[in-house]
Amino acid sequence: MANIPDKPTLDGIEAHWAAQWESDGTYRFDASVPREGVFSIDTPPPTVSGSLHMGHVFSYTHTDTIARFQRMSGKAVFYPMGWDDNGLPTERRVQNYYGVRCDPTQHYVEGFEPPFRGDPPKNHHAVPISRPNFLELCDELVEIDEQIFEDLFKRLGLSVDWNYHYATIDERSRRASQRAFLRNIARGEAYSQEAPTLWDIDFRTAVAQAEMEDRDRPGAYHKIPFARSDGNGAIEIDTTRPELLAACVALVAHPDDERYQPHFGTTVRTPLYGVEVPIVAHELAQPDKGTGIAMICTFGDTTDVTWWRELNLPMRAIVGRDGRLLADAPHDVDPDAYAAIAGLTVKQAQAKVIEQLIEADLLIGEPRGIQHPVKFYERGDRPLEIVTSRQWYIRNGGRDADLRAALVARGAEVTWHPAHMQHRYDNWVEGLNGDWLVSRQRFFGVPIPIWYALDEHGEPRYDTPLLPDETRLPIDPSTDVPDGYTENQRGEPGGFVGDPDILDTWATSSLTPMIAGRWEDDGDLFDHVFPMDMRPQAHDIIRTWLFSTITRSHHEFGCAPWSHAALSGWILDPDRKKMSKSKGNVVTPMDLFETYGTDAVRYWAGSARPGVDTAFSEDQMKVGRKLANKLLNVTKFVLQFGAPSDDRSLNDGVTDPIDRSMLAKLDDVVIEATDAFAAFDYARALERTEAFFWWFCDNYVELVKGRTYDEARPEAADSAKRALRAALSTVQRLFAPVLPFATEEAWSWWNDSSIHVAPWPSASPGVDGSPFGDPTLVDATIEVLTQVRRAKTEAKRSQRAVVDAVVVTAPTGLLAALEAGRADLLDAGSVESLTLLEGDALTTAVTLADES
RNA sequence: GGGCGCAUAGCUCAGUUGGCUAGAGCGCUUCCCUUACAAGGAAGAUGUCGGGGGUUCGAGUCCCUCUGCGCCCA
Repeated sequence: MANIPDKPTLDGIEAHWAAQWESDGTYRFDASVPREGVFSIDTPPPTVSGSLHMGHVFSYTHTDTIARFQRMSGKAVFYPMGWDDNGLPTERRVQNYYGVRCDPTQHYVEGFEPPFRGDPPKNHHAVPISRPNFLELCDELVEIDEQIFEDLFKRLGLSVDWNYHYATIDERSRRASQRAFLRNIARGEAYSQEAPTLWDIDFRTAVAQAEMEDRDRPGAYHKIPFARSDGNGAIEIDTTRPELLAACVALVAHPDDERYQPHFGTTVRTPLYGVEVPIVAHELAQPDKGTGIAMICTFGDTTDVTWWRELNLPMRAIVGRDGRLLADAPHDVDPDAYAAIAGLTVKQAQAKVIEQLIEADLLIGEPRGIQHPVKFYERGDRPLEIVTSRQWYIRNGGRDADLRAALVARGAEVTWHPAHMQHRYDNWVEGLNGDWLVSRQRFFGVPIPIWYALDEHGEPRYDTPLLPDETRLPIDPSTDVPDGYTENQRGEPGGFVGDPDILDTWATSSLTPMIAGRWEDDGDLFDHVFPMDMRPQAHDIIRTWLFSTITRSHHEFGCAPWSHAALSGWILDPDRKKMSKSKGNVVTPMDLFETYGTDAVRYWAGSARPGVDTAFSEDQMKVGRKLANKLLNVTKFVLQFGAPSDDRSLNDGVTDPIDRSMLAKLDDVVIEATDAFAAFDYARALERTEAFFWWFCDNYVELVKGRTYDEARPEAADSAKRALRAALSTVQRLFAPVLPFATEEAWSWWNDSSIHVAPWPSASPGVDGSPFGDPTLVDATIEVLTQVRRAKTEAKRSQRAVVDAVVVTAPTGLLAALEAGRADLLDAGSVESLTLLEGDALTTAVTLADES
């Protein structure tokens, strides 16, 4: 073909081909293909308010290689992109960008103009705006952010069909999220309840189990005596939270603990407050901790909640939602004693209580410092408190063994890559101890689509929520009005009130297969893509995104949402620390794209085994660049000979045994690469292809190069040219998923349509191995060639140096193979004379010509 | 404390049903401007496959155990 450049280059090919693919619609999903012909991907929606980092590049490249393989294999690939803009990070970003804050009590203002668009002055006071207005600004900002991300992902070469993008706060997502939630309510899978709830006192919101983490913090055991009610001495307990003495409702020890068995059923009095509390038994009490007997408070930690619930203990809550102790003393607690700590922060209260204990001589010994795990909201800075509040929950098996087992079984329907990741899922599900809390006391998110009727006193009637008809969705109960009411009844006795909360961000992103598939909005599409084939994601969010998606799919459809889950590893910096902004060791992807070329960066990602944490390595990118460069150059070499003059089949046209042996090797590689890709192991496919490719360039091409130029032997030259073209076509396609730009560039020199819609190579048909015969036949000749090269190197001579004679001894079985390679060897090694002798082992004696 | 994973050349890692004389790339040393490629090519050196025990004709690979590192969950 005419359009082979004189000097092939990787520079600038990304922009050219990205634009070409877009205008050609190369990656467009064909929605008319029936489900069995579709490969659908439940893409992770990145948080757009962040920036694209190497972790994204890494895992999205993995997914893209699979998508490209499936597409070339003939599947209609549904590969949408989503943006996760629903949640706290965006809430903050919108506030800072526009100088507003969300105030759900405000009324919607038509055509609202924010005070700023970007960089409000520091002394600006945020303007309170209604939730719908806030959402409008979110949509606006998200669009700007999305564009930046879209450009970066296109530069990365993701073969996404951008016509199917979504955002987790867009109208379709809100509708899907509210619809799914209302159906959960209708089927009894969601419910609201007044219950102890993990609470972040800074964010002022409830926190779910999955968002909680343990952090080691220093604490101290304080030994405190509880006087026995019968006057016979005292029971000593150790506690790290003396400030909760007023909230104490019982003491607890292990039922087998002989020290306390005599006391079960008796009562003691709390120090300072004089409340009579029982001594109870429970297996969760730890005999080896402190004195072996603990006080139960409402609530110091989640174990307290378990005890409180299982032992039917009374409630004496003292911590408020602002992290301060409540103004009023709880039931049975002496108000005068309590007054000393009322209104204090938890920390201040602790100091005060300790002071009081010391004064009353009720602190035994010195506090003993310890390190112990304390529960935090993963985004929070202060320990979680447990407060009682009304919240919405979705059943996830945390309180129901049957459901838990069913969800474990759903997980088993999914094929995990790598397989061991399934253990993480099983462990998480089996370790749940409560239902999924989905209501959040935030503003930016999908509103809980519910109102409550107010009784004649203006109190909400939580037992009979007012639910909207699905046709009205999405709604915002802060501005929309329930059927049968008018806006002026809002907040009035006998009227109604909207639920002020929003749904947890995972409650919406757990529906990404439904959102991307346009569930109930475009039923036809949904039927063509769901359940999806592949869920790619990082392993750290198995407990959240992966689990919640399975849960919702189980409730709504009674099936697993996908057949395969592909878990990618972390990116580590070269010192094997996790890369993060705070450590300042983050490299921006765009710089790397510019320096090494996108394919080189993709090569680095594609070299990492699935699920394995991988060190960031620019060295690996250099290798990738070398590879892509080599591919262009060898393509140029092969294509210079032009197409063969007739269209004989490969089997008929490739007559030389050396060439046939190479093609037989390639057949093996095609089989291995195909199997590996089909099993989501892009890295193995790449490795096999790459190993063959370097062998092909360094050995096979060098060996037959002379023959291709040999006009005296047209038939032999023709065989080599045909073999070279066939191998090149296959190799380009094998590399296409990982190196989409370089392969497209090289492919375009001799093809009219994109390599990315070209058929995936298949091994030549053969009943007993490859029809091209023995893949190892060529190896003996290569081995001799290597020996010739070694002789020249050791003599410090040029590889062009003439060899007078080569004498090879070889076992009988190899002589025919060596004979087949004789002419090529003479050419490639500049050898004058080759003598083949029968012998035990392969040996080579090389006699160089004199230097002239 | 429970679960999972990792440990192979200076570095990063392959090594799939046990058959290896243990490989690749980077780095290192030497040589070569050879008409696809000097952002290249040829060749070379380098390992008690974390320790110990076991199964086997044979173990980097399977089993047990110990050590160290990492992640997840309590």
